[in-house]
Amino acid sequence: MKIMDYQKVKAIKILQEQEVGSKVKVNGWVRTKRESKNVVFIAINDGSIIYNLQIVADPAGFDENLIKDITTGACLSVQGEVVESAGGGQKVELQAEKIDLLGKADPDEYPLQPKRHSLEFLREISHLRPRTNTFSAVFRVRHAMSYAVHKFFHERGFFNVHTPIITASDAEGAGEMFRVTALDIDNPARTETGEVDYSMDFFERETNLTVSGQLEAELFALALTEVYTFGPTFRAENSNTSRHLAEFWMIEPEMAFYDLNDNMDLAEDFLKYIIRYVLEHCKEDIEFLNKRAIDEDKMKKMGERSDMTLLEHLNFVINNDFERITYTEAINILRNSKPNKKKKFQFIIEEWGADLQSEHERYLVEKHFRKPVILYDYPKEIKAFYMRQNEDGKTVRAMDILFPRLGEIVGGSQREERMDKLTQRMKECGISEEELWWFMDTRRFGTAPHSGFGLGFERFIQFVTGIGNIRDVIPFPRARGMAEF
RNA sequence: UCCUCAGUAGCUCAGCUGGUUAGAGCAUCUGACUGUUAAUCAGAGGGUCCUUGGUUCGAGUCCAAGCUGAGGAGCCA
Repeated sequence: MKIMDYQKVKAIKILQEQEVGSKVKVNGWVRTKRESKNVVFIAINDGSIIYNLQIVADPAGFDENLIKDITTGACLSVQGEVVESAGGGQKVELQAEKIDLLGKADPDEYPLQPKRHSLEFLREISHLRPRTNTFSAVFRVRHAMSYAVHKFFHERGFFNVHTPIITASDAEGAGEMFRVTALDIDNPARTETGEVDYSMDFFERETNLTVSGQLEAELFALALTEVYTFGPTFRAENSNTSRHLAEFWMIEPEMAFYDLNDNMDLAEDFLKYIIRYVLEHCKEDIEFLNKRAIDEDKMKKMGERSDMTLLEHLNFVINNDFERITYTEAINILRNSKPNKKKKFQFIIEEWGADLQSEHERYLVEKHFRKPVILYDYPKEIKAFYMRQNEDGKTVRAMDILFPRLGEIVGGSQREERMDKLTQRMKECGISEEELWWFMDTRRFGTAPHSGFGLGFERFIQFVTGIGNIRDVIPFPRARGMAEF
């Protein structure tokens, strides 16, 4: 069978293995075409690698109209022989013997041009942006990170738990929720007093999209010892920033027999492991993104430029121990800091107990320590009810990991496993014990010290790729007024 | 949600204290040339100056409201 001579391969195989003489068939999308009397060069990309594969065609051997229709964005299937390149830009190229035009792209209408586009513009055409260098690189890195997350936990004996996406509890109070209902929204069932009657709804109670899988993960940690969740999370907050989404992916490990120090060790190892994995397996993409970030930086004003490149940042994180300090120590540093004394902070730190603002976190990370910082032992008043109380009666075993540019990337704690302390704290916070009876049962039966943390996957991707806006590291961003694609 | 800034060609942007026919680079098209690399050179086409209202003899430019986008804040991951 003659057709078998041409093995269907992806561009990455040709460019990496460079087997000159092999007969192959490659499918991909045209990035640019350069034409002359004697030779046509077509750069095609199939997303398998950041580099384009150069197709060389003798115009005499092909229909003139076919060559004409090969424009930026068109899809081609090309059969030919891998040959050494006579040009300087690449080692090998594909000498075309047969070209099939699978899909045209009218150059007057196709919005992507062989030039640099702004991320804001590309966001308006999210359905086409994966065909750009930047986005294909980001999403290959996203995949690698996703894979590395599972690999990291699997290698350590953790089990992945698929916690529910529809939940009935809003106990954690982690922000506004999206209601899930099958009621007729124009004419819902009502009680005698006129309120919406959720007992007539699909689940016979009020339900929402999950804001965290933590409570459910705790149940599994107290059975399988070390578990993690990695799934979508939904918050209906009206927050409009470059680091918030209404739908994002969160990684939440939960471990029995871990105290706060074990928890911090795990989080630090985890972050470093993922970054190392990306540096090792996405070399070309990171190099591309690094160059991109440098170019981007040059456009900025002098004072706003970064003093470290993306690659330097990544290496800096994996080569340094994170600074671990208590909330109390942080307050002392901030109180005596120059911006605080000179009243440069918008919020001046005066006394213990104040919640830290973004400007304070950035000062600690970017100016004072100049590396990732883990803050722990926060005042109980500014943290959630489930965090383990310290002996001082004032603080809880909470920890936040702060990264440059992003601020908080990880939030975690040792959980309160003592029934009496937990119920006392729930009363203070106005959390219903009855509703969380199943959660309380884990403290009632065979309770154990345990810890966990949550990590926003997209924020981590932002850090690793150097992309400034979180909407550009998720395929189809969901945010206030944004659900087009 | 609050504060600040922006919206002019397909894209990125210039357009001064209001003044006659609105500009550039890139992209597109046509031609030339070339083993080219986001090729190069020459030419052409391409505009509801975000919308509505107002001020004025005259508005891309000034004022008001709205819409859209970005940056920052809050909330957080």
